[in-house]
Amino acid sequence: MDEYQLDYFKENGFVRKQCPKCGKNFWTRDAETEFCGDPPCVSYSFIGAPVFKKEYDISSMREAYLSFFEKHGHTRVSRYPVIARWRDDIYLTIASIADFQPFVTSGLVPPPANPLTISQPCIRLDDLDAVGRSGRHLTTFEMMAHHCFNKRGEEIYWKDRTVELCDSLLKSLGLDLDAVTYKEAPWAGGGNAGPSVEVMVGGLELATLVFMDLKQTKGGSIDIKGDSYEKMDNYIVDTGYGLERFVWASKGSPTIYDAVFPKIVNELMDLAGIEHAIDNPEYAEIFSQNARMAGVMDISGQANLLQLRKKVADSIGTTVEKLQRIMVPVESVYSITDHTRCLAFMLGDGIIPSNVKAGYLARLVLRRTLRLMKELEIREPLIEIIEMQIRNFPEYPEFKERLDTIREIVGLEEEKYADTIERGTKLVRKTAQHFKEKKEKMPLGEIIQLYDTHGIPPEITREVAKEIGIDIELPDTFYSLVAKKHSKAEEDEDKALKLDLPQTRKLYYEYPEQSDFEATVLDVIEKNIVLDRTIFYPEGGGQPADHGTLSVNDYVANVTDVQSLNGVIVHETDSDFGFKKGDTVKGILDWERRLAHMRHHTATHIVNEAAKSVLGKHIWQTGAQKSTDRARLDLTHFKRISEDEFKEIELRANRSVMKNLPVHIDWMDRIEAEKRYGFVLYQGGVPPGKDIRILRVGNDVEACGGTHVSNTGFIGPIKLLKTERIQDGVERIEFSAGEAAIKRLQERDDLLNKASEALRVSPEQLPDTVNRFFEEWKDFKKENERLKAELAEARVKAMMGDAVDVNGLKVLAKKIPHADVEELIKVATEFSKNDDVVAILASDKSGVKIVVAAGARAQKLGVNSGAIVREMSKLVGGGGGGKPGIAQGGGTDASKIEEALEKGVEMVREKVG
RNA sequence: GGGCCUGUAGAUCAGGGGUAGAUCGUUGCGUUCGCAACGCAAAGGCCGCGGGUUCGAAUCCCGCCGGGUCCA
Repeated sequence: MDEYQLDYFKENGFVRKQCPKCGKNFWTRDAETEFCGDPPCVSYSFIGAPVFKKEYDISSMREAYLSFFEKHGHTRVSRYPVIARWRDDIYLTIASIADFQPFVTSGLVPPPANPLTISQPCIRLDDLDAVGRSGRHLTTFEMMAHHCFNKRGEEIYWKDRTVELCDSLLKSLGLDLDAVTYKEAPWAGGGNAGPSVEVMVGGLELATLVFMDLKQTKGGSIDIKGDSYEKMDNYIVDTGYGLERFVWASKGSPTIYDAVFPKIVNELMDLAGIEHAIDNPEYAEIFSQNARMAGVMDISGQANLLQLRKKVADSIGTTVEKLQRIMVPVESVYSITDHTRCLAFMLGDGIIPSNVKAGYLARLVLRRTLRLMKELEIREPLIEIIEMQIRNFPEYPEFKERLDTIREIVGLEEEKYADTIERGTKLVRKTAQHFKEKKEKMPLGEIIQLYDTHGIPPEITREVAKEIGIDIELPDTFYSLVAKKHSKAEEDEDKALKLDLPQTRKLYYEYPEQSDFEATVLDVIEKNIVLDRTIFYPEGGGQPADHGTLSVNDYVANVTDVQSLNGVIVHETDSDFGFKKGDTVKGILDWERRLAHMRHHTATHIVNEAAKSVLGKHIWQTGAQKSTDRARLDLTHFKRISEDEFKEIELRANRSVMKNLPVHIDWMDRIEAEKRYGFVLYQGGVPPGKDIRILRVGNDVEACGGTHVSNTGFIGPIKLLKTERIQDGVERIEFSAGEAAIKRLQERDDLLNKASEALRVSPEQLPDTVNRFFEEWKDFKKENERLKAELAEARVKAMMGDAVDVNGLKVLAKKIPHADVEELIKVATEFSKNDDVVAILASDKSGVKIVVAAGARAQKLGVNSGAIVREMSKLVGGGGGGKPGIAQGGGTDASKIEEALEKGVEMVREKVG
């Protein structure tokens, strides 16, 4: 391909070669180089043989990189959070380019600087299993990068300059440039594609230089792996230099972990009581060998791991078992080191552990870390290690600010995990015992169930079951089996109708206080009307659409819904009148509805701000919905909001109202706004477009497209109604504002008044009185129970004489008026304590109730209470059943009671007589 | 966002249309110089809430509330 025939290569004595192993092309200065430089074609040669002229640590390498590019015309940009707040398609920041997607890369929004350089912390959890084991995998890494956003006709630099910069950077670090190969590796991903070169040194991929200039397009002329692409107008230099790998290459340590965080690895080794393995040359060689071999293979999954172990064991002349004994604890230490760094970033950037979304990922890492710590018998609290990491990052002072919150979160998470494990262990014991008694194997379904519904990892199930004495085999594919159980949600089809109409002028922004307007009809699609301008707010940002009327002369149609389709606003009406293109219509808003929405919307911002000030900086809005009579606001928080906090939020929100703060609205350049206010702007979601609407009320600043009152005083009272935990880690606050709030308060008063009237006490006395009533009610119930038992005894004595003799059995058939089932049962049971008595009782309470009880001897003779009751009940139009000793039944026809009793006696006679 | 599990005595749980149970804990009595242990006995339940089905619901169905958990 011509894509790679760079002038720079030609002018600097590079030769293009084809790797005899993988067949890929690569460029090198050294004509002797045979292979492409990429594992598995070659293996690591830098371990024990550092490639730069001196050793760097994380911060000195980062600084060397950024200042190099600064010197070469790039502007240094601060890092973005690891939680991708500005995007709704990914949770975590996975690459430096992710910072600039989608609006900068699409060309809609200019970059914060151009060209720019950045060192962006990224988190990828895809290879979690390999972390610690492969010697090179990390969940968290910094992607150093320089980006250049070009437009046709406005090119800043492209491929040649990019490779040149890479070369000179490497040279400035003291690399012998003969040692580097640029491997051709076309790149595609996320709807974009382009040529790319991988920068290989010593068998390690230090960087990737991507030249993104294609976008996936239907019917595009360029075909890559079956998808068609087209050239973009804007084309982007997207580089990624692995900071940790550079550090590793500069030190040549056995593993990346030893290179990047030697201090923490050492401290953890101490805590775990493990010998400082890497100081021991013999051990260092094992880990070097392991990293070299892992470098050339995929080690995901048990089978692959075992294969690696075997290779390493063979190469140093030992057994797999011995090797495992040495390596596993050290690998765990590496993992913990990596994971706690990951947690420092996640929690430091404000992720709240939860069972959904990014919070779930945080919990996953956290629990994995706790498990590893337990295995190593590290008793130090997790937070201590995370704090160690935070102290180790003086370049991220923002983490220290949040330390108190982080401490509380980690503490709570540790407790939760301990609870889960404890509950889990009990459950597993029980389940295992069950199968042991049945002398069966524990079925796989059961183990999946334990994991799926109770969160008990299969490893723990196996361990606990072993104690009970049951062996369990776990398939390698366990986790994919679980995944299979959960079907995927179908994606809705995109059926947005395309309108070839100009953007509607948004009068609701220009005249927020106005409730009527005139406009021209641009199009009519059935009952949907498009105007050139409108004052009707379309549904969006959690605010419902405006209602009102549209009229032409005398004809009036109701507007029932308003939607915005890419800026074209469509009014859905109930009209059967033919609105025509060109008509001038008069629109009138249902102002009460709109006003209620405005109040609730501005109130939402105020409550959000109040919640943040009461609960802490980690509070982040995850959703909100307004209506005319209430609004709700979902916030990330790691525990339930207490009653006191609830009241305090309410109080502070109302104080903001009483201050009558002005509501400022400005349209701002997106990048400018992000720079000034940060990503807190995107509480309510990420709006599209170059310019965004910024709303400021008090200390709250958000990008918001909603309609608002001009001063907080217009909101009126804000009444918090309740909090709810909609998900672990997400609290929902419901409230009403303005007139709706007053209505709520009145409704509550009504409830209180009704309740106190019913009890004839004042509302103040209500709690005490209700309490007393409830206690008394319980006492009476018990009393009643006791009296019934006494009464039953008395009745038995009184009625014994009425029994008829049936072949030696005493059969008593009697109607006891008004008795309820319980009474009947008590009496019947009392009778049947006599072995030879059969009691057949009935009452006429709410229809017919029947109870039959038979003494022990009667039962032996074949009297079956259940059968008798069944037959009797049929007669009275119902059903019944029970055990031979006692049975209940009933029906609806009270006039047949005598008949039923006779039937009962007859049945006994049939059996015995 | 999509599932699944779960709510019974102070605690841990069993039962799963037909008189609400076990163990521990509590209280009393016995035994003891006293304690522990043991023996006997008792107290302690809106079976989460509201509807429905049924002669009858802790149990089945629906809704709500609370707790847990998995997947994306």
